[in-house]
Amino acid sequence: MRLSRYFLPTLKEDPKEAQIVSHRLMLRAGMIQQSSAGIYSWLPLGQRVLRNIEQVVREEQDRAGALEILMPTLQPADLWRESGRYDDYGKEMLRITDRHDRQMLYGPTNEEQVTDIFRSHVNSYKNLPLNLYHIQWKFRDEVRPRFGIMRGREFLMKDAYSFDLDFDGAKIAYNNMFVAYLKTFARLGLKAIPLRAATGPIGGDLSHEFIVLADTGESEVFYHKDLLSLETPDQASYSADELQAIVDKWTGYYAAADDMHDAAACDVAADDLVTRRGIEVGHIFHFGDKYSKIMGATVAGPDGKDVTVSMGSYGIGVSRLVGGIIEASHDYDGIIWPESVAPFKAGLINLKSGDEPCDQACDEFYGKLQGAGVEVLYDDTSGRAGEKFAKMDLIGLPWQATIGPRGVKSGIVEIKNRATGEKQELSADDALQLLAGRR
RNA sequence: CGGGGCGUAGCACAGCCUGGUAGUGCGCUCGCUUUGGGAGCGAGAGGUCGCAAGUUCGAAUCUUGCCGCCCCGACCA
Repeated sequence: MRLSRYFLPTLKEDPKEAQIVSHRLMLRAGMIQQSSAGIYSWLPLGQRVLRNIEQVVREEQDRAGALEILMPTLQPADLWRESGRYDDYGKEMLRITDRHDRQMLYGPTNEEQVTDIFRSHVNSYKNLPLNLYHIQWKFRDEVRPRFGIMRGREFLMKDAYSFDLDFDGAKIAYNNMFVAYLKTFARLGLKAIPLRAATGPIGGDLSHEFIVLADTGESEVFYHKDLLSLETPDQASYSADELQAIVDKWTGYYAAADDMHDAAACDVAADDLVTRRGIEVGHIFHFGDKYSKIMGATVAGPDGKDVTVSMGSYGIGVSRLVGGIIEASHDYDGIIWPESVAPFKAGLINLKSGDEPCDQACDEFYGKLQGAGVEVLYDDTSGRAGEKFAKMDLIGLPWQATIGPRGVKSGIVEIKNRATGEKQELSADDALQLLAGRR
């Protein structure tokens, strides 16, 4: 993509409404634009990142055996009356009346909707286990939206729902998602740690939240320092016993958020206990028959009798992750994207556009990168070198390739790694190999 | 929802106290000079000063009401 043809409205100064670093950088990098409190438009650069994160989440859900569906944003109030949550949910739920005076709501979550789908079509234990997920916009009318995209009212969330015949099956489904989450966050370049969580209004017995460590996190977390050195599971699939072993290992260390932390009950030695702040990016629940019972989601068991299914739900805040990743990965100059979610893999800077040999060398290298399938943002504008570097640093592409008059003669391309700051001078061919990931 | 703050050009702000034809920097457009880490000179474009009512000969400025946004707290799958 040529920058001269792109839409990247960057800012040199910090917008005053943005107090935390991810919000500031997202606005300055031209990723989002606020529409109203807690509601944002996603501009091209932001949309690319959002899509990349969504794709990683999707791939890991698919690998875990969950099936992607897509449920609507607007739901009928009647479904929520069945579960009793239409009255319970409170003002956070945005209620809407259509032209026929039917009461609708903009979904804050989809337990009722998915349970309705399940009960309409699944009748036999032979169809279990089943895990359905979707990646869809949610709306929660927060009293106080803040921190940009991190605590918005409208947000993109992956939510999966598992259906099993009994608790043992549900436990496997739960462990399966637990492990999928470890893999997902690792692929996103994040150190995420699972915490035992309060089950809250959603009810249920088993619940963990996954938090990313960042100084600007909303909650304080306490954990055993060895948690961070655990290896992320990397096999494509695991048996039920293996899943249990992984979950046991990860939950075997002390880890709690401030609401669950009890200094008296915490037996971790002071030297081993780390206190930091964290951002919740995922939350998984086993809630058994809370919805299936009241909504009549049953299947015929092996003996022909109806069994109420055991359910769990598993959320990942996809849009929140955009902010979470920035909070966890930035420096003074701007964002530092992990390669897995970067909007482009590399930036190409023409140091002296308007200079014919330089333009030619850059255009040629750009063509080669495209030919090799490298997603590259080519700054072919007439801006000054310093501004180009600053802009590239701000938007945080993993690699920066620079070609200037000096390099044109010698055929040298300077390659900078955004994360390490390390620079190397390479021939165009070697640079191409590097950016194409072939060396 | 309690407390606090702010709405003036795309962004950051001054002007308001003490009413008199709308300013600065960055960004944007054009020209020239520049170009290896946020350039220089010159010329431009761009604002019903959040909205409404009131006071006044005259309101960005004073008064009242409303709307919007931000921050702290409470809240939070």
